[in-house]
Amino acid sequence: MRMDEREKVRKPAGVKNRLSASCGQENPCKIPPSYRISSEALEKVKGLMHEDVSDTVAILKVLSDPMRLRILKALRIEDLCVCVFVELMNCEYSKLSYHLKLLKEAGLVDCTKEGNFLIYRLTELGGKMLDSVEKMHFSVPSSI
Amino acid sequence: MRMDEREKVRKPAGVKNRLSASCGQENPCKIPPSYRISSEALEKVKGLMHEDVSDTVAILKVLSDPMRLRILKALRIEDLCVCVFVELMNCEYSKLSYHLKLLKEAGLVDCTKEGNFLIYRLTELGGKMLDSVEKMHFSVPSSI
DNA sequence: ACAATATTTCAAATATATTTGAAATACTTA
DNA sequence: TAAGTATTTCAAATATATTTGAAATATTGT
Repeated sequence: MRMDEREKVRKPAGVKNRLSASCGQENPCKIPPSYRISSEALEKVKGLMHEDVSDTVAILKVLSDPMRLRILKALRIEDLCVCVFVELMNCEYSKLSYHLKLLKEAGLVDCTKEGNFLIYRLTELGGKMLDSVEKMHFSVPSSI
Repeated sequence: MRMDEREKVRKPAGVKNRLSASCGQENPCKIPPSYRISSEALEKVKGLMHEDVSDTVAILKVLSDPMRLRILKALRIEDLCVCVFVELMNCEYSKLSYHLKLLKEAGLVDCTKEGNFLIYRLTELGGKMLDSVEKMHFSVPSSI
């Protein structure tokens, strides 16, 4: 299956910028004909490229911050008001507000007002995401 | 267990900036005494705050990019040379190089030279991380 | 050796994310 | 009603990440 059809469709020498049927693009194909790849694989990969990953990326982005990750972990222990984070993270309200907003917009936490306090809690999604993250076994090779 | 000891340690009125034993910080505690939280919960949360999450964050950061995610997905189908990405993602070499470098530094991919081609492959870690990401069920509430 | 090619590297330009501090909001207590 | 408090919001400052294009590198075929 490693042998492909790409060579077959090569245009006669001297025709620069030829179309490549295997790429299926209008523009000149940038994959050199000497690179062997099955058209099956190429098609599969091409399919992937149009897949929408924006939701995935959006949530991963929100998760990839130390402060936000700690907030989520803390909320798994107990619903907490902002003031607790302000104290324990040594952090201004405005900074926390910013991070809490991102978590909330991503649907990972929500909050209710109790008197002057705003109590944040983990949503179901938030809990699941945190679990997933912790199930990943992270071992970065060197220091990156 | 919701009743806490925080009230007990309140200093006499008029003493501003008192230490709060429940916070255990040297500085004045920012958690208002009217906010009720068990000292057990507070201790647990405080413990979390010192936990190191940098490896987790480092890998999540690398994963949270559409291009890098697509590269990983593609490499699960087959080892691929850079030229394939250049073609299918409509992207300059230098840009791809940048993203591939991040993936490599994170240990998610590696590569070997074959002639003039650089063939990238998913590492074991890369495969696991991709699996984990895909097992998360992402549903961002609104558009974030 | 030479020219062509596939790729990386680097620095500058751009874009995005985060922090900061001041002002606004909304609730509570006096 | 006024004053205090917990929190958010906003805009400016800063920091970080990404893109871009030109030049460097390494390999190949001639």
